[in-house]
Amino acid sequence: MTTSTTSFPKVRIEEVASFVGQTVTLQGWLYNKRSSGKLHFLQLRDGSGIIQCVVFRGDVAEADFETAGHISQESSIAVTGTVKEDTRSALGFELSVQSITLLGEAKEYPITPKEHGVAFLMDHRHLWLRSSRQHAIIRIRAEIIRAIRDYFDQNGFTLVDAPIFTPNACEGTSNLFETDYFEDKAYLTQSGQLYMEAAAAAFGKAYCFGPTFRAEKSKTRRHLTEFWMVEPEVAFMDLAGDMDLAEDFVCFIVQRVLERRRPELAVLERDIAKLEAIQKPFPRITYDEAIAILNQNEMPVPWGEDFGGDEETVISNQFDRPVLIHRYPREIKAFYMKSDPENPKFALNVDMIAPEGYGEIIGGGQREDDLDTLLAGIQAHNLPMEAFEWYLDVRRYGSFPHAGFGLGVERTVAWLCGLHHVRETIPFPRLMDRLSP
RNA sequence: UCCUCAGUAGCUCAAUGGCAGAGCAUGCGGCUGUUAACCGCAGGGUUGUUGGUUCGAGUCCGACCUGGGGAGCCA
Repeated sequence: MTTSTTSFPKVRIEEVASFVGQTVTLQGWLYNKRSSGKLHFLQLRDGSGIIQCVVFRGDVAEADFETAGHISQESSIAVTGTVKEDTRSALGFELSVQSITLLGEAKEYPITPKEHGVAFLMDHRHLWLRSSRQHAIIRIRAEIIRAIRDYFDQNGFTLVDAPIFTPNACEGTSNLFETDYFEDKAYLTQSGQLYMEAAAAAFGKAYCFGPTFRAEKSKTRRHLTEFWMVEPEVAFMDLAGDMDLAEDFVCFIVQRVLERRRPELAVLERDIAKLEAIQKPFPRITYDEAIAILNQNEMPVPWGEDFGGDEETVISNQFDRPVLIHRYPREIKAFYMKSDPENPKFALNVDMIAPEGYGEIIGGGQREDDLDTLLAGIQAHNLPMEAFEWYLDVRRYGSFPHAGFGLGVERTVAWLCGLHHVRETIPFPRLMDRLSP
């Protein structure tokens, strides 16, 4: 038999439905393998899906049959065969193999089909991403990010990237990562918000989307040291408008994931009904009402204190959709938050708490637009005035009411995927005590 | 930073203070429809480090290291 030079269409597994009856070549990695004497069942993975390739001894060259029987897990292979519909396969299709080529052998792949511990999997995060569960999570994350961009791009916002290096510890609230900057100090950004306020004056509606950094020694399921945040800011919008925007935005994201990522949600065994319940309007309660709920549930919090994870969970469990908590005590919020003119001891801020105990996914509010009030606030917080001169210029030259918020991508992904911990929501998580791979 | 739990084969875990074990993975063999396939055989160990108690320590005690869970801080 002479060597054939015939080549067949190279197809991705997600496309095989339109190649039924045709001979195609698939390229990918061996996910799993089962053998039964004169049959080898190869589960082939190519990033777009998994398909079962059936190698029958009578259909292939003896050397190819031997090869198929000895391919190790995660070796890369090219398989040529005929696409067939078959209800016995999870995908609904199979490949009847005619020839097979081993491209790159995998020796003793560490992640076996059995269970593993979190520490081991995190050490092998670069390989763990190949597994179906992690694959599903990252695809949903990608869809959420695309939805975020689509939402703002389609609603008149301009993308205005904020810097990663910042000259000072802006809000003075959280610990920042310090880095050497040509014999000077720079800090990794904790928020692009102040820059977005300047951008709102230039573009009316602006948003930034990028990584942010917090050097907090937080060891919880809701915290990363490096995470992604999207921050819209809108000129001439008040707190009520801000809440409308946040609500509409979150509904858009949830709908998009339900529309386009059903198979991935199924892999994760996510309760779809809980996501389908995410419809406008979201409940809106004040800080004082939230305190009352906590008192009713025997979890009293002294007035004037912020809520912890447990408190957020109790509040969110009262509702089947995200809850907006607005008007927190002025003292526990950042200096740039505008005070409520009706009652100055409250700030015009809002947090959105996700259902099912996933915690705060949005924080935002209306910004202080009065120059003198802002000057007093900076002094009261003992912040370096010279660092904020540019920020104060936004008030000096045509000040305007404006509001915005920041949405944490990883917490949103964890919520929509139904995950226990945010470390699985980002390809390569950075935690207090994990910097690799 | 604090509390708590754990560390034994590549991985997941067993082992009354008394011979170091199993499943998966790996290698070899068997099976024509397997679904974390199954069956048989084989190789694979400085029990995290260190000091102590004891005739004897994987097991008990101290310190340290690493990791999990939680708290605080934070989003």
